Amino acid sequence: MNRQPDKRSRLIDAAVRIVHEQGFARTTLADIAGAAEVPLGNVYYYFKTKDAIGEALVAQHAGHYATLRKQWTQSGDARSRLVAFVQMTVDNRAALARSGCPVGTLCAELNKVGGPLAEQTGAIFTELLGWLEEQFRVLGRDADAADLALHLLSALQGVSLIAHSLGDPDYVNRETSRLTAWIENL
Amino acid sequence: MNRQPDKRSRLIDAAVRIVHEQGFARTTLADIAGAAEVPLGNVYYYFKTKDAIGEALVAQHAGHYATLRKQWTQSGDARSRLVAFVQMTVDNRAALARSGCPVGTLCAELNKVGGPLAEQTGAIFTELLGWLEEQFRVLGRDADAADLALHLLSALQGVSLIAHSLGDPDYVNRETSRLTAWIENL
DNA sequence: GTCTATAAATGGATAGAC
DNA sequence: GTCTATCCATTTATAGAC
Repeated sequence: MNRQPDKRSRLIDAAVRIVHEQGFARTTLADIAGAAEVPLGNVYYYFKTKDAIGEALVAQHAGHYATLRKQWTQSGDARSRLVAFVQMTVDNRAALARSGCPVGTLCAELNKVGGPLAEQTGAIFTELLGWLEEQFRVLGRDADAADLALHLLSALQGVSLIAHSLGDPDYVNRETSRLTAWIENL
Repeated sequence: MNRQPDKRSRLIDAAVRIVHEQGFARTTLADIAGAAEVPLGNVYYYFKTKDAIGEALVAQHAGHYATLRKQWTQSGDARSRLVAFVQMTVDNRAALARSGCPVGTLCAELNKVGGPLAEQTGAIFTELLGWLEEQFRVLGRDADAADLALHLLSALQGVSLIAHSLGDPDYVNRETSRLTAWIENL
């Protein structure tokens, strides 16, 4: 891990980017190797199989969201944290309309076949739901915190899917306006 | 169309079913041929390419939802039509948790590569949004009918994705309860 | 119209030189 | 650790007999 941080990281970053754009199955090892500027045969020194790249890619996403949650948790009150979470979707609307949510589309694809990789990706949602529930609980909604968390994540994932399907980031603007107002009035 | 309704229909039905379970890219022509009990080589008599099967499959879905909308439109008031729409999701929760929404997952997959097939699938959402908007307009929500339609479809697509990702139909129950109550109180 | 056999291409994975 | 060459399985698509 310390010996070759450069090439391995480059491969993972390339995988995250290209898999987001093309999906996991359509992305070839040659695509990833090419984007990372690593010869194809050398990829197998860092990752035994394509699935191993998938695991590293999912771990990268999981770590990214864990970092974001930590940052949000350290600043502001629960309400502003939830607003910040919604705002992230607004900020990403162009990429969402182009390629969908990186986690959502990956979950949808991987769960069609199953396996450990699919479960690891789904776990990102579980962690996120837990964090959201915590925030709603802080707001005094102990009774229905889990349901409110599910509602918020559903709406954001759903509008990401629709914006992606129709190639229009404006759907994200419209639905997130509603959600932000909803949070402010809770 | 009248000469061979049987084999052609069998192939489309098999494609709808298996593509829902496995996704389009992972589904081979051999899978479809096998499920429809048609020899592989014979598939090409009915469909020139794999994409042609994709188009037939998408047209099947589009027709299915058009039929449902027609039935709903003919019975009850706007409010009960919207409730019926949500109820369809509840009724399908087991399949949704197993393989996701047939249209939503197909949209997500096909829009990663683009092309006419992706747009045809997205059009199903456009038609659905239009119908939902109409119902909200009948309920007197002229000003924000389109936003309400987007909110409802987003929430349903989102919870389908989450239930699929986590393999648990109960998420569908929880979110649809909220949505039904929301419609009743509009 | 039906079906077998196979062509052509793709892509994951490995061997082995350096 | 690095990289070229290549194996091998899979899958789309076609040729051509019946």
